[in-house]
Amino acid sequence: MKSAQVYGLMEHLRNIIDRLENAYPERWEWKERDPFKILIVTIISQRTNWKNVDAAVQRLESEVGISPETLASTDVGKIAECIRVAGLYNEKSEKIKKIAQVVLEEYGGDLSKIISMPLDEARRELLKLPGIGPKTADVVLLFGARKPVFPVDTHITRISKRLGIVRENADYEEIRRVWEDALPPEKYAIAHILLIIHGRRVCKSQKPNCQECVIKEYCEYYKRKEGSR
DNA sequence: CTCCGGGAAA
DNA sequence: TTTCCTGGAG
Repeated sequence: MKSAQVYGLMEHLRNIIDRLENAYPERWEWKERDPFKILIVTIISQRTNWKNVDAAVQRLESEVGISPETLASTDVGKIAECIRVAGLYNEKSEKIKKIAQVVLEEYGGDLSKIISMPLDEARRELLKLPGIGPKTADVVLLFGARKPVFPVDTHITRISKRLGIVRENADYEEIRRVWEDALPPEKYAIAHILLIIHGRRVCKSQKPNCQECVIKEYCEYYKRKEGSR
């Protein structure tokens, strides 16, 4: 608490990301460049572990194909069957088909017509689509269009609150702004990924491995826990 | 605030 | 056996 005020929140967060970069040198690339595929994969990944997402995407890709044209003309039942392993398949398949239809009809099958617009406008358009909330929209904008937005997922929300850099009841926009203000835009993608890796392996929702955490000395949650034993 | 949901970890 | 997973909508 005191330390963050003394040397500044910006430096505080940059130090945290530097630590994570050293701790997790392996970078998993989001080698997918097609914004539409990024969008569909992100929908499938909602509240689902990546192993199952991968299987679902593989099957959808091979049996239907992930494009506005193929998905818009495929029966929802078929889409649901392909992505079944990822769970929440009835909701997700409905959303995927609807999105494909809207992109096809309203934007000529070209999602880049949306994401190449000015950031705020592009974000508003994405949020109109069914199944797309702030997290999914921002993932598409960052990884699909290299826009300066910082997507906030459950891991990043949890870590931010434990670190003590946002209020306990902070909402999506508040957490997003803290990270965007602290980091240079070219760092958003790697920081987003590093925080998720850290959240999965160490700063887990249940029984976090605080002892092996490389940023515990920056963490209010850890200090509270240490102080009370 | 609840529901959607199969699969793997615990 | 229960819990949890890179959310969003009703």
